[in-house]
Amino acid sequence: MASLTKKNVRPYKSASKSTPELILDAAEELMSRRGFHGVSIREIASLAEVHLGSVTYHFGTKENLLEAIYERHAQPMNLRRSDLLAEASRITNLSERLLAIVRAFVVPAFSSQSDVSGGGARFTRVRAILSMEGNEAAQKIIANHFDETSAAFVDAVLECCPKADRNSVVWRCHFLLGSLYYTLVSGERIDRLTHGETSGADHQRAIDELSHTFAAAFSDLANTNKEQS
Amino acid sequence: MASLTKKNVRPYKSASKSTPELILDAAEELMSRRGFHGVSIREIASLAEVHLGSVTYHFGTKENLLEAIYERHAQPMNLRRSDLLAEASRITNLSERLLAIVRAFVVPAFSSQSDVSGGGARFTRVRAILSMEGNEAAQKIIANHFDETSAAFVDAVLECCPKADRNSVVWRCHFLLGSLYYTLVSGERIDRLTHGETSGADHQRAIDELSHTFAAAFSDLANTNKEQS
DNA sequence: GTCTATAGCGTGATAGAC
DNA sequence: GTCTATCACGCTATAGAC
Repeated sequence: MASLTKKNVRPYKSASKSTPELILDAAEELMSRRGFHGVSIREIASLAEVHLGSVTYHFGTKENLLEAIYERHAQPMNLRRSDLLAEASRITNLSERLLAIVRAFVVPAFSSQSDVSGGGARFTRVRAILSMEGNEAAQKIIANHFDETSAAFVDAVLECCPKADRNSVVWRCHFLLGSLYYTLVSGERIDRLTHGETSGADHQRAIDELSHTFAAAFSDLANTNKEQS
Repeated sequence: MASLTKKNVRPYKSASKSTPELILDAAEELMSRRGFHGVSIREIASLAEVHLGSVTYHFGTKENLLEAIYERHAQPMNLRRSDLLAEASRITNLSERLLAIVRAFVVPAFSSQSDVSGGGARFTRVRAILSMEGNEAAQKIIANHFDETSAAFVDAVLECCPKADRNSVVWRCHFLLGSLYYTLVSGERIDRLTHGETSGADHQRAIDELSHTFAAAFSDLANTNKEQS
């Protein structure tokens, strides 16, 4: 851990973060809550405590800003998933392995990255909203980076469920992603429906619920023949 | 020259639909694809083949338009769900009943209503996007109308799984809704991942996959003790 | 109820002094 | 790299003739 210096304790605009980083942090925070269209560059500049001109100086267009957000998170998250997936593959007990596979998919979407501020959850929220907003530019970026990772998970699940139909596994993986997104974005619904006994903001709980639910859903598939519908 | 006014004559498409209906249809279609912020009133008026002024004459603000969309769908859909849920409750075999309960939740979200154009799927897509966009006005409307229906489903599921923890049922119901939303909005991902062998636009298939997946997820809960985590 | 015109504002993006 | 000033445009909403 780096020693704290005066530079890191600056009263306002922190010197430990470059202007582009400040802008990206602000953009990520705002877009994770209101989407791409719902946020203006002016708001981003204001939250970042940076002048409007600096935003376009560093990023040019609003879409570039979005792409930059994506770029700084996609690779670390995918690496983390690959690592956890490889770890999971070494488990011999099939139902334990299945649970580990689902966790390998879910955990990196929640947990913070050491090198990137804000962590995985905020970025996942951005992706959730963008995928719903139908933003064209975003659709392409998301599709490219994500589908390949998805395919690896489908294959890993299939290895645990030799009798299962691949397409059915895809459907359930899709449901997993939808559940993940919705939980991160609309978690407060859980607070309401459980009358405050559980919170959607409790990431550890969310991870556990997601992984057990979908491990069960995949297990069910393992016991089903391809011919059945 | 005695001229009959042609102004109120609607020569083509509008013969059977009133101007407010045309506007609502257009607004629903556009917002179901790009959300609230992503669509302008001008676009809505243009698609509805109506003049800009007519939109604000009939609805006032953009938010009122959103509320009107919600109003014309919420009650029919909730009624349909109640009916199907009551039907499901009469099934004695527990695993069959569970499947029927999930279907009672899912089917009305996809199927078209006789009296409202566009059907349930488009409206569900609107709700999906709004819930993600974090639009304040929308959040309230959705929470009010939806949570009560959700609670009824949680209770119905609980009756099938006496040993299950209520909070866990809530979490899985939440996942069901997230899966439903994501499938309706990002269905084309399924086409890609199954290499065209299945389509997310195939509503019948989506209904079947959703109901079997979550019936399995709830069954799993039925076999778990409350004390287990 | 329909349609035109426009007020009033916020937006994304740029140019250029510093 | 930073900051100011501004352009050109699209937006929501309104006023008023028809």
